[in-house]
Amino acid sequence: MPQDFRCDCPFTSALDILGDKWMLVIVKQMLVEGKETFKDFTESEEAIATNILSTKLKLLEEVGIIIKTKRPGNKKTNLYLLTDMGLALTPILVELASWSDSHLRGLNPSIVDGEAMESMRRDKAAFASALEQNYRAKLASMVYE
Amino acid sequence: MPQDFRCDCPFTSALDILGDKWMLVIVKQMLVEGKETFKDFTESEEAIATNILSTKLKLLEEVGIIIKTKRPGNKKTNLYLLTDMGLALTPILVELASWSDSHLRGLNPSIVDGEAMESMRRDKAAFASALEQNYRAKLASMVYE
DNA sequence: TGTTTTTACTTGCAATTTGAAAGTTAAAGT
DNA sequence: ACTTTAACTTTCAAATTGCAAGTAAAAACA
Repeated sequence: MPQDFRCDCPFTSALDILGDKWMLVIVKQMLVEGKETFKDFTESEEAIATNILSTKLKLLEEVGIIIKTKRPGNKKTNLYLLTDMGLALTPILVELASWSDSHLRGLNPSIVDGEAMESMRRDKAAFASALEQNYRAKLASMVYE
Repeated sequence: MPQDFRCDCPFTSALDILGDKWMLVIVKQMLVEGKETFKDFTESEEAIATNILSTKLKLLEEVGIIIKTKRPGNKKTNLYLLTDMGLALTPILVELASWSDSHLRGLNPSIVDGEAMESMRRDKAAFASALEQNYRAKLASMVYE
């Protein structure tokens, strides 16, 4: 069901999957904000509509960027977790944030600028690596809860 | 006219501008394929419709990613060129292509894999830098033609 | 110089996507 | 049992995308 690809270009093919307003925002919410459940996503600052959220979560799962699972002993709440394929999007997200930091403040003066942004500016690769490690640590800890 | 921003998040703000099927594809065509004119873009492999192309070029210009100019002595053909803000998108494009290379071949087996891809795999930063330098060299040479 | 071609669009309209709001179902909590 | 919560689905309006055709001005050609 992942839609067709426009051509054989690696840039364009990535955008065939990720090129919309929501796919990478959902990944960011998982990676950076620790969101896991349908409810978590609906409560985000970006205010995604539930029908869109449902559609995009399905697509992310079909592509292999996330997996849908449940906490043991809970039959109600779905957990959405990043796969390796999803975690591999971290450098893209960091480059997007870095570009915003350098070039979008004129258009959107409200863009945040705290400790995290400073650390990103200091060392992008380390920042991306820390985000990924942090998420992997959380995944590892979940197994034993 | 650049549309509103959803919130103060730097990731999301970048996607408010770049998060669609065409904005980064057009930038890629300029940076990687050397496309400059309206005609060039319409002849691309991705086959963008002329009304969409027109709209997106306008938006890219309003945001400051490209500038619209003309060759001296030619009143007909518009030239679209990347600004510094636009060239700063290079690392994002390279990360997108790199992700496709590693994770999208299963879904799109037709993704190309030539000398350029190998050089990208060898050193992403150098690859991005070379793309950017190459484009800047072209810009510099244009002034004297 | 007049005609044709090229370039860069715009317009009209259908199809798809997005989005707000309300409704549904099953599990959990009380 | 009754209420609440989580995760959707449905409906329908609005916005966006995309194809096809048309237009206007510059440039090339005869």
